[in-house]
Amino acid sequence: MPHNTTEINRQLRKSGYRVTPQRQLILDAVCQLGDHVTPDAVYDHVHRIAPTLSRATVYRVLHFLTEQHILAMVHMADGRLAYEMAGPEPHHHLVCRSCDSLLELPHSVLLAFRRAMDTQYDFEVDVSHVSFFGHCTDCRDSAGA
Amino acid sequence: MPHNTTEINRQLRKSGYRVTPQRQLILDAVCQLGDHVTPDAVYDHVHRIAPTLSRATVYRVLHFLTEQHILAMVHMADGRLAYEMAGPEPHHHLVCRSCDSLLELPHSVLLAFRRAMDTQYDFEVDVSHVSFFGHCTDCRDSAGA
DNA sequence: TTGCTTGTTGCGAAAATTCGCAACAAGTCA
DNA sequence: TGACTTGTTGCGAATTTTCGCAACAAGCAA
Repeated sequence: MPHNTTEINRQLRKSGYRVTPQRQLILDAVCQLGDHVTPDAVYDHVHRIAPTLSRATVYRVLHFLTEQHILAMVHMADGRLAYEMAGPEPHHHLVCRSCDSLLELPHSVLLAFRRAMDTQYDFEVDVSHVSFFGHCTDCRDSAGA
Repeated sequence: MPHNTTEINRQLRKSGYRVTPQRQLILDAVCQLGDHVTPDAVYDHVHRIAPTLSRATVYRVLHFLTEQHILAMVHMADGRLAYEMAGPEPHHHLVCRSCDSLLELPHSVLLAFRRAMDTQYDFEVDVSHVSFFGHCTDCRDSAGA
């Protein structure tokens, strides 16, 4: 899933932010490392390439890229945070509390919900990424919840 | 919102867990401190009463009571965790990313969603507590999302 | 290309959270 | 009531995440 670097860079600069090698490295790392990447994994990866890149920068850049909707934050079952590329079409996760598996949920299923919140509560739900927790097919029988 | 101590204690013992003064103190603290209590606030509160009670215990007990469905975990807008009493009738939150306000959402609105996930994906969504992020009435105009 | 402005980074320290293990004590059973 | 079992706690250290600030460098303009 290669990201369109020049497009992203243009977008950042247009908003008055800077494109730094650190940001590019971290973005590449998330892109390569896959679907739900922890800050620590990102640090390991980029630190090998740029040993002076600090942990603080990793956290800051992950937050920053999430605010810019370039990355999306994923809540894992254990409560920790991970990140992944935020595609143009958002998708969502069903996270199994037993086996930690991730099921992807198409965006469409949330749109009705979003509309309902809008009309009933005048609240604009940000559905760029949502995680639901529970038990998947394989685990729902064994787990006595 | 006073909790039924004896009922909770009975429930814990029945499951083979112990009722310790630490656990009772921490539960009381969450109960008194209100709707979305941070671990730090709990620590401050109980530490005044029981100075030897450690931070580690606060975190452990909060996790534990959440697993027992006595407390509920709340995701705040900044990504941090807070806790609150888990009532028999679950409720949910619309969290405003701009002003941090919490809107309560009745349980009923999520039941249809839960049923849909069940039939379509054979996934049993745990709807004991769900938070949605976005922008509330007051902030949705000013925030240029 | 050169210099300025100011957004970013690196570093070290602080704060938040988790872990391991020995000491402790809640609940049980005689 | 008095021991025993084993779930819990406290402590200190490790890990994770955040913070403050001075040095740095990306992007802009001349």
